[in-house]
Amino acid sequence: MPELPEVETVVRELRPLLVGRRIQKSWAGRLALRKPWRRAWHGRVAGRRVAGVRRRGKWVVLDLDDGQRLVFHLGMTGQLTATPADAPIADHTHLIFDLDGEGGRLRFRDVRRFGSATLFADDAELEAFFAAAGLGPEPFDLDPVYWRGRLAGTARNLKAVLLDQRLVAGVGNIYADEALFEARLHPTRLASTLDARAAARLRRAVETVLKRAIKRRGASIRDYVGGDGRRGEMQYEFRVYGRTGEPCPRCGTPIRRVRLAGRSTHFCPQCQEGV
DNA sequence: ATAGGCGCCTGCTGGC
DNA sequence: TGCCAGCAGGCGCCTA
Repeated sequence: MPELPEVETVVRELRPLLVGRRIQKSWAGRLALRKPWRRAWHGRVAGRRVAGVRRRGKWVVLDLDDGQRLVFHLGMTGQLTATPADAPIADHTHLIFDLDGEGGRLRFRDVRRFGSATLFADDAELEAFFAAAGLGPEPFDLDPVYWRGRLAGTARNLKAVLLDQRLVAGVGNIYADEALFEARLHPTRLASTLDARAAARLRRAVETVLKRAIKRRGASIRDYVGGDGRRGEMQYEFRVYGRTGEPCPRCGTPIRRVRLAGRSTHFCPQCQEGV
């Protein structure tokens, strides 16, 4: 589900609702998330104020006023919303944080439980966690030399490279396909065969599709909702993702779907350059 | 070290 | 109507 545009939308919408609010009380459901939430963390967040809400790759980071970092990953079906305290608790809600004033409740809901909520003691601990994962740079203003070097230095195809969070953080299955279409590059093409121009084209295409999706507040295919619970609109603007058999918006050739890097991959066989 | 495959979960859809 | 296979936006672990 949530890739960078969706997570960015959650962050932008949660920020005005959460910043300055104090967490009064929190509780967890009985089913474990992929990385389990520890009971002791309830006591550590109680009474803390939210100082900031930001994104790193596909991670949502809440900066607490004592330096702790409350970090969420939405996995495939995660929803992180701030809604009124009296709103009903939906099924599959795994964590609830009561906020002071008119803050309502921050709720983490995740049907498939591939997501996680983790508390870090401070920023250094969080950064160490990202570093251990090898989390790559944000896709905006990617350094061209870095980008070309990483493409040249791998034996993998472009689809696999875009999905690798260590090369660039935040791109997932949908926006990998959309970016490759935008750049007119074939998903099976080996990254190392791109010349400087093509590498730059791909770099800019990634930015373009992500920014377009952020403007549309992300894509709600099934589960995704923004920080205020509203669905996104980007699903109506996909050029290739989920459009198998439909005409390519550029040349009319039917869009094809194949399995690549273990993921379903959509592309135009005519106007995306192979080899 | 790197690349590919599998499994984790639940729910929905389409074919029979 | 019921059943079952296949599929889904992510990632981490295992193996070769």
